[in-house]
Parts: sequence; C-alpha cells; structure tokens
Amino acid sequence: MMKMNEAFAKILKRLRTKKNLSQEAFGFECEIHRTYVSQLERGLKSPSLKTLYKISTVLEISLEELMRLLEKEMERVSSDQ
Amino acid sequence: MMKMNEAFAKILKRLRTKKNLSQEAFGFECEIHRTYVSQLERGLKSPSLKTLYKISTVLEISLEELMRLLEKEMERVSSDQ
DNA sequence: TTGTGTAGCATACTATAGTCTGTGGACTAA
DNA sequence: TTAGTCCACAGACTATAGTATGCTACACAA
Repeated sequence: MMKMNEAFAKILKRLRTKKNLSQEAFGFECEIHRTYVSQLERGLKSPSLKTLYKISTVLEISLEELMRLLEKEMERVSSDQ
Repeated sequence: MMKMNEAFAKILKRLRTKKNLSQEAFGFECEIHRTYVSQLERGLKSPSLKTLYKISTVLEISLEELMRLLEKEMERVSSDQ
C-alpha cells in the first residue's frame, strides 16, 4: 500500500521533469499547491481521483495511461530492489 | 469535475452488481465501510488512489482498465445526455 | 560574494475522504 | 402480517488530502 504512493511519486516526478516544469509551475497549471506536489513526489500523500484527473490533464496523458505506468512501476518495485 | 464522480459512481455500481455483491459485502472485501460504498455510488465522494487500488483488486480488474472504463463513461456523459 | 531558482521539510491550518450508528423505505419470502 | 435483505440517507465523528507560510540547503550565474 505504501508501495502505491512511492510508485506514483516516481512516475509523477519523471513525467513532470520530462515536461520541464518546476514543482511550482506544475502545481500552478494543475491548480494544486506547490508543497503538495512536493509531498506527492515524496510519496507522502495519496491523491484523490479529482486530483489525479487534474494531474493527468496537465501531463497530457490519459488516466488509463497514467495507471498503466503506475502499475508497471509497482511491479518493478516489488520484484527487484 | 463533478462529472468524474458521477461517471465513477456508474462504473462502480455496474461492476459491483455484476459480481453479485451487496454494497456491504463489497465494502467488507475492500475493507471500506458500507456507507462509503453507497456514497461512492451516488457520486458524493472522490476516492483516493489507495482506495481505488483496493476497489480494483476486489473487482479483479487493473487500475488501467478501471480508468479506461471511467474515461469512456465520462465521454458518454459529456456528449449525449 | 550576492542573488535567483529549485526543492525538501516543518508546522499549522482547512477541506474532504472515509467511519460509525442509526432510521426508513422498497422488496421478497415465510 | 412479520422478518430479512438491500440500499438511500442523515449526522457526527476521525483520518487524511490538500493549502499556506516560511525556513533551510543546494546549484548556478552575475
């Protein structure tokens, strides 16, 4: 269960930096607070469906694809390291 | 944004009844309260990623597939009715 | 050196997710 | 009728999502 947040943290950080957005700039576009973006990327919080939707929109990715990446990352985390 | 919860409500109710589970039985398996299942199916709440994961597990469906159905339902809701 | 942008992190706060108890209505069976 | 199941719904509660302010540290440029 904590694996879930950790995996999401990695995915979010990867996709955000890929778009060359700072946590603050990304948060502004998503309409979520910069410190909350930081908390998400450190695996401290579990975003609601509403927040996931905002995030996926700004990342220009579907929720389906976002979950696909998340589940792939979860497998990776639980299998090796 | 409210569309999101309404669409999720429909999907959840559809998939739960398809498995022949009462809200209470489903809640028990997911380890979420029966009244919360009711609230989700009435579109009153926006589940966290942790809760989505529990739900998808009991529904024996991936998060990816669950989001696919959700996004399809959202399109349907916004286009026609 | 100084300044500017970035992110981690603490703390306190507000909003909402999620629990718990209970009521009442609709339905079905005994 | 009576009892059992299912669900909508209300209200009060606890846990956590999400906000706000501000400090620290680091990198890099002027």
